[in-house]
Amino acid sequence: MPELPEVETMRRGLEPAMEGARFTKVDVHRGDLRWPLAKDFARRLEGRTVTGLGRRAKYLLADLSSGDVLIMHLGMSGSFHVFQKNGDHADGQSPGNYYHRRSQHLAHDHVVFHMSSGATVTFNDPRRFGSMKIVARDKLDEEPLLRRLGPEPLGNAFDAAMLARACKGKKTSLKAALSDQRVVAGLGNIYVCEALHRARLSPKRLAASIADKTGAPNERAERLVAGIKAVLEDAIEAGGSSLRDHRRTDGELGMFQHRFRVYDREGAKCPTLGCRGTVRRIVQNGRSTFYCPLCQK
DNA sequence: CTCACATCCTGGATGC
DNA sequence: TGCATCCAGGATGTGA
Repeated sequence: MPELPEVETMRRGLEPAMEGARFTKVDVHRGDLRWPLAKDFARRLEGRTVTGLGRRAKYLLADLSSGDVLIMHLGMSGSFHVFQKNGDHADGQSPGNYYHRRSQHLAHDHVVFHMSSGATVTFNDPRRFGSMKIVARDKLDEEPLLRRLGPEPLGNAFDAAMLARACKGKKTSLKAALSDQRVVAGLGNIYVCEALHRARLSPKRLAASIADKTGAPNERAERLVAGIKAVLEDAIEAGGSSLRDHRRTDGELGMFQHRFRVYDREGAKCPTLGCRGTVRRIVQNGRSTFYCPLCQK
């Protein structure tokens, strides 16, 4: 489930293969992703150079020499893999020969970028919840996919005051509020659970309770912002999380899943120092929530 | 406007 | 062993 740390890990893996390189050929094997790729999708990429590869929330943004931006989203099961022409990986490693042994064209490799760097970049997405879209750079501010996104959680602008203001008067749970990309952009089910545990806040707590009536932050808002930033930084440093067969662009596994404190750990002892609680699983808004009822209040 | 819930999709896990 | 059913969840659309 690619959330911000997994998308950022992807971005860093793609950068050496794509930045400064030209699309020599783009193959669309299946264009019916979350929404259909535009008919001129390949034509608008071929011959263009990637001048920069950025990220906004869970979106990857490739700046093109044409003045367009290629917007990419991994959805639930999307991933990018980088192959070098000679069959080696960009970093010269061969992680368990995992990808070397794979056939050239795997099932669910829906889009393939052939780059002038010699790299082949494949977009693989079994469930096809991911998608891509090309828009003009000077229209990016009006782009519906990006326009309503909240602040970047690792940016300086994201602080307790900002989060409290966004949660002011919200009758919904903290869990639901943090999952809302308009409140803060980039968290998903896993990191919301992990951030709430670090902040020792119950996922069931009313979102409005991190602010006073005027929308000013209280101590809970401070703890929550610290928890969000810390878990995202730790996860990025660990190369993201690998659940099921999700891997990094070089085929290596992220390591953060081994450091989950509550996610998918129902019945385990709460890892909070001195806490004697047990991790519980509940369902909120149709999604699993994992938390410790003892230390998360 | 806010909030809860259904929907899209597939592979893997589980149940009988 | 096979076959049916459930479950995972990001973003969006619908309806209360």
